[in-house]
Amino acid sequence: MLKIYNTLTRTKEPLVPIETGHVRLYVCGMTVYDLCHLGHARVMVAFDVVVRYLRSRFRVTYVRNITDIDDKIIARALERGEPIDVLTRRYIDAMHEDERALGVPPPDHEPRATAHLPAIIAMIGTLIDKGYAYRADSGDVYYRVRAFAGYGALSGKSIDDLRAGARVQSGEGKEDPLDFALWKAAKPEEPAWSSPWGKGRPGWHIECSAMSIECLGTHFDIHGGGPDLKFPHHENEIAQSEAATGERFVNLWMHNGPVDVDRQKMSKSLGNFLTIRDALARYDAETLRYFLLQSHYRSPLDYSEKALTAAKTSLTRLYATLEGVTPMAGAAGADHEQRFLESMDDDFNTPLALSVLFDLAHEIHKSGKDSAQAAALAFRLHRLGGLLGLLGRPPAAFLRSGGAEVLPEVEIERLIAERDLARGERRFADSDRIREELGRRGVILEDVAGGGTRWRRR
RNA sequence: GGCUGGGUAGCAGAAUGGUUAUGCAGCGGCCUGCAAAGCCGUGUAUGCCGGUUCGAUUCCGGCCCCAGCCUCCA
Repeated sequence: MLKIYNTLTRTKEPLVPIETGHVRLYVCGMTVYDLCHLGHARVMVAFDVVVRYLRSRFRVTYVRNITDIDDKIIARALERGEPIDVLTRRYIDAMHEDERALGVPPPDHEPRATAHLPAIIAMIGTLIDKGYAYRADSGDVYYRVRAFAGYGALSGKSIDDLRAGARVQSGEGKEDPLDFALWKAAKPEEPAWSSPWGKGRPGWHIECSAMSIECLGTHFDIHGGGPDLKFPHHENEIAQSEAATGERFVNLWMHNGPVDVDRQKMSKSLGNFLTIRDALARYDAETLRYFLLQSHYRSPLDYSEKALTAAKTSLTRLYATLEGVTPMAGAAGADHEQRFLESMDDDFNTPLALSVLFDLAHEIHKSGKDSAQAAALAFRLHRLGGLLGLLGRPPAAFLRSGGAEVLPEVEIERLIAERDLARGERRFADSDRIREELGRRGVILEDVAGGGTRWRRR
């Protein structure tokens, strides 16, 4: 039985799909005004693993939205003197490239705010009709927070505490400083859509309520996102959605942990963020994925060169184990598979699941790579790794990739042949000189017991 | 200040009321012409103070420290 930690109840709960056999999942995606950073990579990869695992036993509908209209986008477009749609198009494309590079398949639906204005406007209308929202003289429409009884349940905040907080500012025309915008009246040069309340654009939170409901229905299984979305974004989504529909909105709320740099959250406002591209220029995408999965998805994760290098070494062990084995389905390793699945069933405990992969690797080495036992274990290792989006390449493709200096393969092969000749004639000084030369150029040699030499890049 | 979550060996990182995490690094051995890889063996830990218990790293209370949120942020 798969259990998932629910932010709302702060306990692990069994996943029981509302519709038998079908899990509906919505994740808050990117606001496209800049390149994606490692925090975004964590959301992509964490939920990719969630979805891969869910798909192994349910039908899944996975929705991840794109916010393509908002204050920051407008500001950035103005700053660059560029039309908004050109700017957002460019960053959407960049995001898709990053996603592909990370080996994350696209979600089933990727709704964009600007393509869902009718649904957004309709929902705001409903909220006004039901007394949960009001139009201020400025033309802005606000959500009346105190009208929603459950406000603060997700983030553990009380309206009184929030009100006492010094940092909440009151906006023009708000009844209460905590009220938040559903619709923002357009200023002269801003993009605007017509609405019953005048020209304007949607507030940030309402788009996710409207789009998730449009794509998945008024009540669905899982809603996820980054750690800083819990409040106010998701809190506001609950308030909007449940007030509008009168139904429970979401059963399970999932939030991944932050990516830190130097023990501090990587964020745009702090300016300490590293883009996915920055990281991929230095490390293999699968190494980055391994690094992300080495910690539990809810824990904070500290990015460092050291950690990434260690991740590469670990992944190398797994791939090196698979090299030279022909995987073949068999009985061996059923217990390992069982442990792997139990780990994943416990709120996607990927660090524990990975440890099972290493146990499997150990067994493969022990049983001898050419044994039937090893073939069966390798088959499981490969398949279970696949559930995490790992070990999908031919081992040599991983082991021989990268390296600071790219010595052509033919040259490497030539030197190895030369060395083999020297070894055959027991001219060890010569053969060692070649090995050292290759070593200096980032190539590590491994003589295989029955003859022949394997190589990989450092 | 309020609300969450956390403090585990050299590092990373799981788990657990009494018994091996795992990976990297270290040490000894085997294997190898020598290496590399692998195998065998091995050391190092549960922030502090109380309480519950036959027994607590694990449960409870207090304290200290860290991170996140409370403002746009994944």
